[in-house]
Amino acid sequence: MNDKFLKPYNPGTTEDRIYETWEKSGFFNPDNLPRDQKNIDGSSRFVEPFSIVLPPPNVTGVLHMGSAMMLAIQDIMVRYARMTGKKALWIPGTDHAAIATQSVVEKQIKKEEDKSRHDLGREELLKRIDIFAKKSHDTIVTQVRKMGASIDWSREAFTLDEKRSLAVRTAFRKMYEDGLIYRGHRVVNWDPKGQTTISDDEIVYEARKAKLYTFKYSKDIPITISTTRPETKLGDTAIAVHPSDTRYEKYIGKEFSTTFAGEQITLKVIADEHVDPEFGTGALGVTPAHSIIDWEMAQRHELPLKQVINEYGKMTVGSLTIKDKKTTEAREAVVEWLKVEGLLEKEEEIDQNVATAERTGGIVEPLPKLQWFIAVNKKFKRNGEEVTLKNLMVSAVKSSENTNGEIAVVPERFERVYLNWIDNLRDWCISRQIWYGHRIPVWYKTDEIFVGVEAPQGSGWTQDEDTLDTWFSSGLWTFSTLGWPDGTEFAKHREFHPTTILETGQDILFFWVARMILMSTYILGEVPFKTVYLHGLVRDAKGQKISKSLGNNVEPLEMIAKYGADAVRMSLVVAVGPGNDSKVGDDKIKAYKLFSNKIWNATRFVLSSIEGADLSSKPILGEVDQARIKELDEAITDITSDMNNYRYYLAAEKLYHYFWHTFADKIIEESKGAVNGTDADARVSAQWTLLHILTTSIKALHPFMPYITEEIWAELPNSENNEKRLLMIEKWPA
RNA sequence: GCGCGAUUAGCUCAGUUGGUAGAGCAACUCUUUUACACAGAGAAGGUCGCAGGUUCAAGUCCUGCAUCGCGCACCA
Repeated sequence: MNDKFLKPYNPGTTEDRIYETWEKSGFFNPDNLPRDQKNIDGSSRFVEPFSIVLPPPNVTGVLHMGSAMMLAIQDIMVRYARMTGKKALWIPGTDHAAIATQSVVEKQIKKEEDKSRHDLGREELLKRIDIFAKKSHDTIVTQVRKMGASIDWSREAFTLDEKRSLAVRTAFRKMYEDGLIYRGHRVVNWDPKGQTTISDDEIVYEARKAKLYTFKYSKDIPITISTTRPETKLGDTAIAVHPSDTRYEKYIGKEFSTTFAGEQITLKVIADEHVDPEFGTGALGVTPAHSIIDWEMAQRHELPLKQVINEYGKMTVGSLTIKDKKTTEAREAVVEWLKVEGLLEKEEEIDQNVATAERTGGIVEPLPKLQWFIAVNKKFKRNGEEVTLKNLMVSAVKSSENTNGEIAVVPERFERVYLNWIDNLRDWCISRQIWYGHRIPVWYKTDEIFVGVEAPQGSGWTQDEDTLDTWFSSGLWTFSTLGWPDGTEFAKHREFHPTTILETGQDILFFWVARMILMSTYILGEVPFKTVYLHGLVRDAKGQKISKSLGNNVEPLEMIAKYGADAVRMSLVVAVGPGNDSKVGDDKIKAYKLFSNKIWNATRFVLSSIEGADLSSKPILGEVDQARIKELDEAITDITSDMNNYRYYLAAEKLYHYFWHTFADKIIEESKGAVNGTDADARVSAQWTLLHILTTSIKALHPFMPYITEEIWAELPNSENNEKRLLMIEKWPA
């Protein structure tokens, strides 16, 4: 027995060494997996492809426990696939995360140097962000390694590198040529704090109390309306009522003009189905420039659009107390004016959802702007048939209504969430007024426009100033990481797409999963992955959401240093079903450190019990040992079935339970007599059984606890294979 | 308004296809020349949110309700 078993297991000194051994073996890269072995069914090992992409972490900082869980689950998937003989590929990468990263760096510069992005200029800011992103990247990569991820570093990608940039420009041009990308003047979500547009999905609604004001525009206008934003009423161009509302029937089609808070306004009374006669007075002031809903109504009724708020959230019109004031101040001023004029009829408090920008927290101001969009409802030809992007996104996913869908969602309940989201999907605004990201591949010259993969020839062309929504590049991830659009490169990797599985957080189902389905089905005509496995949120020990403001971050590296990566992995996996939130704290991680210790000591006992024994061939087993082997086989069959059905949380728990409470507590204890006894047959039977159960358990535990199992594997007398192979490519016990 | 999830031992949670409840932590008793005290043995602790229903049998399936949480829509 190796002396190292005389000391307690020390993950700190073992894990880095083992990781290095794995990396040197080259087996993280599927091209290097040995082909000389056969699977149990006789087929060649490492032929059938298995592929998965790492959801690229944002280069905004460091990994948190959520990322640690993601790495643990994915590494379990990959290691299991490899052990069951799959040609397993796991592609790493990072995400430039456009707005998120730029705002982090901008804040930092503001704090340290009191400078804005405009003080620095585009080029200098980008240089600073690159330095920051590089540093974050290096930290993240170290963390991914520490977790034991068996990932192919030779294929690492970045959403903003040269290859991915080519993919983005190629995809953009294709969509533009198909008429699916267009530039349009529409009311969009404007974030005054970040000074950029954002998509509908980047809005976070916050429940707040708001005042609902009920008033008349003037004494001469007979219709009373209600609003929480009186200051926007300076931009009203219509009053809308429900077509069947008899109270207002007589006014429909009429026009009223008045001076409202210093601004001349003209209001046409229109009838629109969208108006809820039950709300307020049943009449609605239509502000086409400052409400997406109103803008849509204005389109239907050909109403003029009048902007009264600018990009900085300040009023552009109105009397002296209103013009150039922030909307909140202007609101008070307008209310004051209404009171003075005797027009205010009612003031009441109501619950309201305020739209805020996900990244900056700024209150979203709908503004009319010229932006780039992806048309999700526009028909285009696909294999002779007319389809829309929405159609493609719906038909890709398996559901009760669409059993032909190729993508299975785990857990199933998210199928409906996904379909519900698509139902409500509007055209996707993809242009951003920030500097960090893929510059929109469009060039302008007087009246000409050029959309291309490379800049146009000739002088006088100016490229669009805007960048693309970060999710545009992430949407291409499953195939941009496999070489697309380089034909030769992509052909080499063709077997890996569609990828086998996508494992990611349920919170980015819309942001990312949906966009990947859109891009892959549109560009390649195939799904990006066959299965989506969604995990939930990792919360702190008290169940609170982990956030910077609460300061309750559980640092993965700290936990790894304290208890070992294997223990951290187990604590994040056991009893955490797909899609469910989980809690993490010291206690749970510590429990699996104790488990590591148990495995280590049981190994020590087995190795010392078999010293000197010849176990090269299977002896005749006693009845009790036969029963033990049968029990082991049943446990493995059960666990294998859990593995095949994505029930890692159960498989891990069962392995833990079997090893500790069946193998260690019962089998080892009960075998002590036979091992130390005088009956040679009984002794060798017990010895062989102990070693067999230990060996099998170590294999089955490997995907979950790769470090300690690999370390022990090297010391096991292995009759199956005399050349010492790494456990990571051993056969899964079946 | 539409939808989803949760409700099981003091705490945190498992319980895959229905067969009279399990784990970790905490607390209790005993055990230290024992592979492991980072341990073992044992005992204790639950009318599985409430009310109905289906069934020989329900934590598990169905209906309704309650509380908490979440998503989407609305948000004049």
